[in-house]
Amino acid sequence: MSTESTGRGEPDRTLRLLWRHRLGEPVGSRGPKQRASVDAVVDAAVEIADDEGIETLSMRRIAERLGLKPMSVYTYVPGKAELIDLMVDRVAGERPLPEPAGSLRERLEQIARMAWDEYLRHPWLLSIDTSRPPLGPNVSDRWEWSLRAIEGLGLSDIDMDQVVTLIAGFVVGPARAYVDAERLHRSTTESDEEWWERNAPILEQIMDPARYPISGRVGQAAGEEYGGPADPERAFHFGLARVIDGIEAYVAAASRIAR
Amino acid sequence: MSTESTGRGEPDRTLRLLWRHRLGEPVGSRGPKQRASVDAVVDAAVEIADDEGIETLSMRRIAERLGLKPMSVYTYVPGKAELIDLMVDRVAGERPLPEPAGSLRERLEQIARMAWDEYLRHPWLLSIDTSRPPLGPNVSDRWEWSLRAIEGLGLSDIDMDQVVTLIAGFVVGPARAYVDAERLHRSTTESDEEWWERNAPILEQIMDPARYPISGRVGQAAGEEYGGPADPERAFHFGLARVIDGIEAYVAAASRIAR
DNA sequence: TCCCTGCACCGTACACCATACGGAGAATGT
DNA sequence: ACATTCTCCGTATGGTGTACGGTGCAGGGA
Repeated sequence: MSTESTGRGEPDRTLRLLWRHRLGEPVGSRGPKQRASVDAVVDAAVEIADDEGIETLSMRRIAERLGLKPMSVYTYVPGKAELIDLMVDRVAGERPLPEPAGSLRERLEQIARMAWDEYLRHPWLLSIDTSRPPLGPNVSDRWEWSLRAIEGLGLSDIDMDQVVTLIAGFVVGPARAYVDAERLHRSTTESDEEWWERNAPILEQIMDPARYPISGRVGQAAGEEYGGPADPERAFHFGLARVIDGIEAYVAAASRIAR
Repeated sequence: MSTESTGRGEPDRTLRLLWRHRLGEPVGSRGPKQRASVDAVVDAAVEIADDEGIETLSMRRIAERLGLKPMSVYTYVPGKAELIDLMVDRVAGERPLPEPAGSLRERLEQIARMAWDEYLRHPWLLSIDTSRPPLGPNVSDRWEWSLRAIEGLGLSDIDMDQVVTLIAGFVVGPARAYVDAERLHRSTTESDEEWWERNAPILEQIMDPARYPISGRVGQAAGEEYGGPADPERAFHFGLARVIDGIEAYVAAASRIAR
């Protein structure tokens, strides 16, 4: 997708687009003035994805919002995959990065919280195949900022990389659960009780307590405690606390060795 | 998507399909014999997704593989979203669940390893919006099995739920990185050096060492150590060790309180 | 001044996609 | 024998991303 091959010797067009602000806009064009801009395209795309979900985001809808015809969007952006890369980098830069401060725990919490907030603001980030994040300026700045928060602890470079990767990866799970629960809550007209009642005949056959003794008990307890099937925010805090405990222990051991 | 509303009083068709084997097939139909089966449809879909990726999976291709015309697939399955639910549950059941044994650490590693292997066998699991996993028999069995592995440690039911959720969620990050690296490695004809050389002019402007001192250093170290941009398997082991350390500490504290 | 050239915009078209609807015909129960 | 019911599928609708080629504008060079 985003790794389409470009011509021999041609530098990556996506790279150039990602860094367009720092590289300076290409100057002195010949033809008619552009009616829009790369930023306008990216902004429109982000707005659509925020408001109505990534699945309804289409080149045609972007064009419509910009007062263009569909094919004109392709004068700004090579394709949809590249556009999504640009969207990711754009939203990665919309909040300032506060100078890391406080204990290691507080610093790691800050990294996680930054990602968490971003996922809640832009739930579509969780639906895109963001495995290989585009190396845009804002994503790069964020990475540098995250590493700076754990600089000077006695960790090797490799370990620093892995710690930040661990924190960043951890957040995805609970964030997904959170936005999904919210989406379900907003979209469905049916209450939990109605669903249960409607499916009672099958569920009785299915949820055999002899086969599911533990999950039955745990599910019931969780349902009562959360007032719903899950509490992703609590899972976020619980999991983060465990992960940070593990990291702290590792840092303590590593600095003991280094000393 | 998978939460389409069914008619008043109608029990969920997806639920019935998921549990079709244990519920018993509907018996005594009137019309012509079916030429395929729900299982055949699901198997065909899984094969296509495994071989050529989830993005090329279409109802038409499934029909083709089964010797049917596209619309006939809909006599077995209500739609594509429901089919994907069935696929998820099918692959969740393709390996036996060994009886939990060994230390807590070994048990948690076993849970994580089971998920890791599954993601490597079926990378498309990482690309689907699997936030709300379908409550099919194999997914349910897996959940019960996971909980059983940490039963009797003195954790509350809520904590058990959260521990298993944490482990399951953690695996996704490194698994994604792994399959993505592999995909890239297989698809691109260009070596890392060629890419670097081709983009050197922009990269020099972009990767300002004054702006990215730490990530520059860490990236270089990681690249040399891994012989590539990342080592997801190592990240898996590193992260898992930290997460389990955190969980062990929590369990120790919880059992101290309970005592 | 005039023209050449390069570019923005876009009309059209292609190859897909999921799936709604209704009809033909097969197998069964009565 | 007939009515019923269910499978299979032909057709169609309304979407998608994007390739290709054309039109006309605007700035640079002669």
